[in-house]
Amino acid sequence: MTEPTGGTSTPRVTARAARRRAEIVEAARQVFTSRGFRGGSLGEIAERVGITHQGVLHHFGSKERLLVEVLRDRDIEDGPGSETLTGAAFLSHLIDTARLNTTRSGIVQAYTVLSAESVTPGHPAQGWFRTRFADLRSEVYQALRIVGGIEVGEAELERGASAVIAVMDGLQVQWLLDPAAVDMPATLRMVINSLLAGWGRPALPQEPNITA
Amino acid sequence: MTEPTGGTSTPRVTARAARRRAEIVEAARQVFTSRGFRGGSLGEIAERVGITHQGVLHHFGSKERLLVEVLRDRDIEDGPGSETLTGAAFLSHLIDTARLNTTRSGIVQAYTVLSAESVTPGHPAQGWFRTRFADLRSEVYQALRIVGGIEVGEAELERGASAVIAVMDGLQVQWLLDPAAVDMPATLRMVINSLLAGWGRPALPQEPNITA
DNA sequence: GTCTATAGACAGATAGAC
DNA sequence: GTCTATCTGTCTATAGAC
Repeated sequence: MTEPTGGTSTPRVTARAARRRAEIVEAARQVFTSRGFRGGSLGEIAERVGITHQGVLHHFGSKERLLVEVLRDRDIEDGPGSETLTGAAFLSHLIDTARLNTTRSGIVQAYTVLSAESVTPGHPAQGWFRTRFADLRSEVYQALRIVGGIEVGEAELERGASAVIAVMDGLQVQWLLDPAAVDMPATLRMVINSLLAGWGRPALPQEPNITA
Repeated sequence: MTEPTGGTSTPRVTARAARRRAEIVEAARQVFTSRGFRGGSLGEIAERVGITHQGVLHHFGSKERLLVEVLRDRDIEDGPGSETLTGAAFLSHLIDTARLNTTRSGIVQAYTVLSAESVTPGHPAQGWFRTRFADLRSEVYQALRIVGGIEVGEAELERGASAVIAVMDGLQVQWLLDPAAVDMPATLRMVINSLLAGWGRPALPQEPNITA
């Protein structure tokens, strides 16, 4: 861990910088969540960390590059656990995620605001979301194919994948505006089960992973 | 039509003003579509109409009030025809709307960006979208109740209403980012039919109103 | 009804001191 | 690594001439 090179130890300051960067990314996530990317300011982000906006730019170079870090950060946060799941387990994991999301409106709001904002011309996160949706559709497609069986048509599976993701995203907007009016996990489960039932397949169990 | 009062005729200038206002609202819709409400500027709106941003403020007083007019305008545009439809006809109308939407990405983008932006704290369109979603859920609920029959539980109908609207909105985001990857009307129809089938009800006809 | 002029605030980004 | 200072641009809004 110690550095052979003299002077101020490079690894220590690098570690400090990494911590600072993490602080800034977290603050940026909060600000972009509340105000969107275009509406949020570096000044507000810097204020939460306790530095000036020039300090933020020192670490990330531009507001746009900071957004990319925020999105990458979310990927890492959500990643572990879902990659190895397949078939019904993966679909159940989606419902679990919908349930978990009811306890973290901040993340839901960030995702909702940024994904919608990304459809506008020239938005820096456009490619990121396009890729993310394509990957998601592919994952859900595979899960539906495994559960639905090989005799289910390719078109139905593709539409089913789009629909499952669309329900999750669309419910989030309604839920953020009126939490009492929408039951995200129950509604998602009903849609998935209806799709499977329409294909002549058994539905997911009522409560796959938890008891409540 | 002629005015008994002397001087410059009040109705003529009012008619001119109304036309100007309509021009401004249309320009505002385009700008808010591309940049969102917070990202769009009065200057860009004014430029499209060929006046200065102060001229815009003369007609509407503030940027916020202009947004309200844009939203009201969209309501009128979409309104005619759908209010009188019930049951299966209403559900078919939703699918027709999804098909129509593939030919007007501008309106779809405006709705997508503004509805998502509205979930952020203090957004001026928040109440408008909350009411709109509540009304929509109620309409879809009634249609599902009629088609599904009285023996379908209230909770299922409520979740079904949320799900149908969520699919429409969620598909729009995916479609705007990657039009070739999503078939909005076909996917919506599949979801509605799956829900009805899950409740033991006959599905909607394959092509309710058009032949292609 | 639209303009010019101007206010007053805030944006992102750069340069250079320490 | 963070600061001060500054640049350059943009924003909403008001006041008042025409």
